[in-house]
Amino acid sequence: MNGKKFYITTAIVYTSKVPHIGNTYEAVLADAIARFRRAQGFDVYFLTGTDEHGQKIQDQAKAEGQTPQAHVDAVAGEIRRIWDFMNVSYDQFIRTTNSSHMEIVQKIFKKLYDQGDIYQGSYEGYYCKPCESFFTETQLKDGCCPDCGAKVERASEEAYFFKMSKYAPALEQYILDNPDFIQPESRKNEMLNNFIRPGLQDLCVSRTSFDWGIPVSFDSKHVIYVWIDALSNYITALGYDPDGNSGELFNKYWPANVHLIGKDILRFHTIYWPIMLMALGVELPKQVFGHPWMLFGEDKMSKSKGNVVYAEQVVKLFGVDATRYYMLREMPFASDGSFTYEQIMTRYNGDLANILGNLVSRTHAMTLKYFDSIVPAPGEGAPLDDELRAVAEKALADAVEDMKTLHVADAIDDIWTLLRRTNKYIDETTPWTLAKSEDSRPRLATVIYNLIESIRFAAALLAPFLPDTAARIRAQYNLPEAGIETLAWGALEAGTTLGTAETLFARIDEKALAEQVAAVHAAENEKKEPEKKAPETEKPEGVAMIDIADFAKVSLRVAKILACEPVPKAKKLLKLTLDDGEVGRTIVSGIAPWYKPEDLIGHSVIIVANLKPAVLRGVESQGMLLAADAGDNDVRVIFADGIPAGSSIH
RNA sequence: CGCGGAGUAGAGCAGUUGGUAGCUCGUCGGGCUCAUAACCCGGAGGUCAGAGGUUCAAGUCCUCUCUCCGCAACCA
Repeated sequence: MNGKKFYITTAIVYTSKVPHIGNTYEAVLADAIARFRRAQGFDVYFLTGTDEHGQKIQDQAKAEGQTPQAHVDAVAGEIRRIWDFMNVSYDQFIRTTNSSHMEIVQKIFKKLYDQGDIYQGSYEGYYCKPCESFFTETQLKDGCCPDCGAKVERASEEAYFFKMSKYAPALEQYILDNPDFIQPESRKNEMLNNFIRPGLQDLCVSRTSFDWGIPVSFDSKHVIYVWIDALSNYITALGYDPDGNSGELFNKYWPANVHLIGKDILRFHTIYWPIMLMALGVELPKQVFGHPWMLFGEDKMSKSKGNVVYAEQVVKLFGVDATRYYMLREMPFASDGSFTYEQIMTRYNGDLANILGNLVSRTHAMTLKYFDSIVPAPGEGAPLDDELRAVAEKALADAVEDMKTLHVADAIDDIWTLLRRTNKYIDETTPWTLAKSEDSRPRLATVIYNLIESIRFAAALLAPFLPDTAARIRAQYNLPEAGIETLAWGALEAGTTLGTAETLFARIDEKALAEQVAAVHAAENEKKEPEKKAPETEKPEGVAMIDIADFAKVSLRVAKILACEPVPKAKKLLKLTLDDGEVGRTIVSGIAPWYKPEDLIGHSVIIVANLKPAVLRGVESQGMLLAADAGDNDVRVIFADGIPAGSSIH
């Protein structure tokens, strides 16, 4: 123990659905970092958990015919089971429905209110249930939620707001003074330029539209909205107390060394969360790392695309450690990675079976054959031995260095450099030749000793990433558990007897795998189908009936496109000059991704002639043209060629 | 000109302060037999997106252009 503490957290998982492999990745990544720090002698505290409040959960529980509590108990249990299953070594699994968490959050809210950082106001706009977000009229997409496409409702509610702008200058200063605070670096400018510098909006921190949440202690109509509730978990878990009686854990571990989160919620963690802490007078976390996403092939995983992969499906085929290995080794540091079965197959056979597994196996076999499974004492060293030792020590140093900056994939690569070099060492020293003559016995002993020593090094370095595999290697070689900080070449004890040989990773046949993949997916999908359906069907897709009088209010008319040009500084907009049979008009339409100006000029279209004009990107649009949403990002303009301009439509 | 990132062998990526372009996979050829048809060596394959500039020297610095991505804006 070197007396240094290390507090790491993951984002808490929303308990609306079972996490897919991309979500699981975050937990495994945090686990690898936590284990590595522990092996280095840090006093580590690793927090993960679930975010269990909100309207979406309330609605979903209702749809399932159970209480919200029963719903979140089930999902949280499932998430925790997966984490355990993946060998995630968290110290605490916090749930935002824990009474201790809820009490502290109420106190935090009250304190912020009492000191004037939170005030009462009202919120007006369009509300999207699934996203639990308000949108202004201009944010809507075809009258629907711009994020998820669901129908929105006009709503207004009394709400509490957090005065964000007050702390913006201090936050900007903190970000500039602490260059490592936001990682990867590219995100830092994004936050500063897009949000902080243009001016922060006050944040709405309460809701009255649902009640599955933590009540505001002094105003029971209100429930504390996600930000204060969820983000606070990082300190409530440690027993923070706004009244100044924080617990031992808090005093010991806060501030967090790393908040590991998905890149999508970086904004909340690098702006709202630090500001909350400043308001509370609490020290800010040292680093927020927004890790990239794991995509399926080229696509983002999503249920609607039907390409969701669950960690357990992969584990069924490759095992826990191979799945961990793949996630940790294949994901780049700053850009999105992709999951494909071909890739994991290549990694499995190439890295795990051939390079690692085979090395462990052949060395074990030689020790058995030449020394009756007893670790021989080394003799005099040769240049080749020194070289191997140097590579081992460099792998250790490099891995430590890479892990400092959370370059996990690179750290793993460092270990494989050692493994490759060790395989090469066997070819260079040819133990089977040495074994032929009694004269070269001492040399053979040295070679075997060095091989086992190299494997011992690798096993120690591997342990944070592949804990189970490392343990199996130690068992086969009868090695004690070793830390990383204390790892020293030559500390391997001679004279001990090896354990039983065991295949670490059996090679997988490509064809057989393809069949298994299909089988696992079929089974999973069948199992998941019924429960998956329930929450999705709750959204009514229909539009209310209107009578003929309503329709008569809409003036539809044919117009001919005379000219068309892109709107400057707008990606999606085209400016159309139309002959509508009268004075002519200009319409701006968001069809640039699908149509070029020359595709449209000369054609006739149907327009809504009496729509209130609006200014889009500085250009006034006097109406809209009709286009069909042909699904899956395909928009088609409805042409009315041949019909005279100005004809009205009923 | 809204902010930022990226364009390097068939694929996926490294290339720190400018000094012979590298790694893994794949491919072709060879070696070895301790081992999981594994392991080791070698070859082929790159005008480092394009154009200009600074320099004795540019993947690396400067300017411009093109393409892709993230965020923001935007879809009457």
